[in-house]
Amino acid sequence: MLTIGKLGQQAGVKVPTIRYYEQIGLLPEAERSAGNQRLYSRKSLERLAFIRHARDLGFTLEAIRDLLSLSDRPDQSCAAADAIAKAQLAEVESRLARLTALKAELERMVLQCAGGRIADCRVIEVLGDHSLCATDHSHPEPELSS
Amino acid sequence: MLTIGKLGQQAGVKVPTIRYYEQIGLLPEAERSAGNQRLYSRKSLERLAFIRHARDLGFTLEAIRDLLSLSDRPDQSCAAADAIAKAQLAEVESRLARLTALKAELERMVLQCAGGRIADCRVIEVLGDHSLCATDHSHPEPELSS
DNA sequence: CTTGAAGCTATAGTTGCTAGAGACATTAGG
DNA sequence: CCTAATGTCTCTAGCAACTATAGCTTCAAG
Ligand SMILES: [Zn+2]
Ligand SMILES: [Zn+2]
Ligand SMILES: [Zn+2]
Ligand SMILES: [Zn+2]
Repeated sequence: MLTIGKLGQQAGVKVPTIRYYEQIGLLPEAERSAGNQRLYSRKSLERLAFIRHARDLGFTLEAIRDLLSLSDRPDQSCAAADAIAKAQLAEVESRLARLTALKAELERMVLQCAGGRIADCRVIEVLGDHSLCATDHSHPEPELSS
Repeated sequence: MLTIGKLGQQAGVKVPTIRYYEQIGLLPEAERSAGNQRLYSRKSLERLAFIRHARDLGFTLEAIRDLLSLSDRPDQSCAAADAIAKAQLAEVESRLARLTALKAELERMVLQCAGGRIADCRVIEVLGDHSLCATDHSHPEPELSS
């Protein structure tokens, strides 16, 4: 059995984060020692490592909650899990597209500035006027699904 | 003079967001009409458009606060403004690198899954074991706003 | 047996908004 | 001029996913 500190070390997750995951029901309530300290099994470590890895891949806690409950039913079809992963891939691709446009625009700004006074600064000028931009990088509207 | 609603329309910023910007001191306190409603000048619109554009380019409100106060001193050197933009570019580049790795990993996961039971699902398997990953995507992501 | 690290709970703060309640102001139509 | 609809006001709370603080208790080493 592991203390919360050891568990955190082994999974690469900070101690308060583990308690937070328990609080929101992503991890089950831990066993307690005689002195009321949390104790974790090897299985808890696996579950936490799963969460950590999914977080590293950008999944939301809600998606992870679903993935965990799916992984608890090994005989069911994995279609739902695959759908979650595909949605995450789509999300990453759309962010990537947006960031690529941002990068181009920021590079242009930085390169065009000759480095004089604020009054002549291309950075300030472009920030004040999107029509000086080459790309469209406006915030995507929240999509209203029927 | 514009009401807050007109200002919001023209700048592409929602009304509560404008009030929020005022509250945190990013916009100065607005003039008020006889009936206590906020009134804005053409200058306010420029300032708000600046903020909006900088947000669209991913700058934090803190960075925007600095950029705004720089733009109020047109005779000073623009080095500080350029530095902020360069830092933002670096930030975007690092996110881009990370997201590119995530995309590759998610694509691998999704492609490798043959689509059977959860017990054999490659998505679930890889999420449980980072050593099955081809790339290193360790550090968490500072979620870019919507 | 003492001391310092590690653990406990509970609360509040972070970023950048967004949503709601309940009251007042303004405007267009009849 | 009255009314209904919209717009605006303040205030509060909520979202994600933690992180930090305060003030305790418990544990392990020396
Ligand atoms: Zn410059
Ligand atoms: Zn632009
Ligand atoms: Zn699968
Ligand atoms: Zn991995």
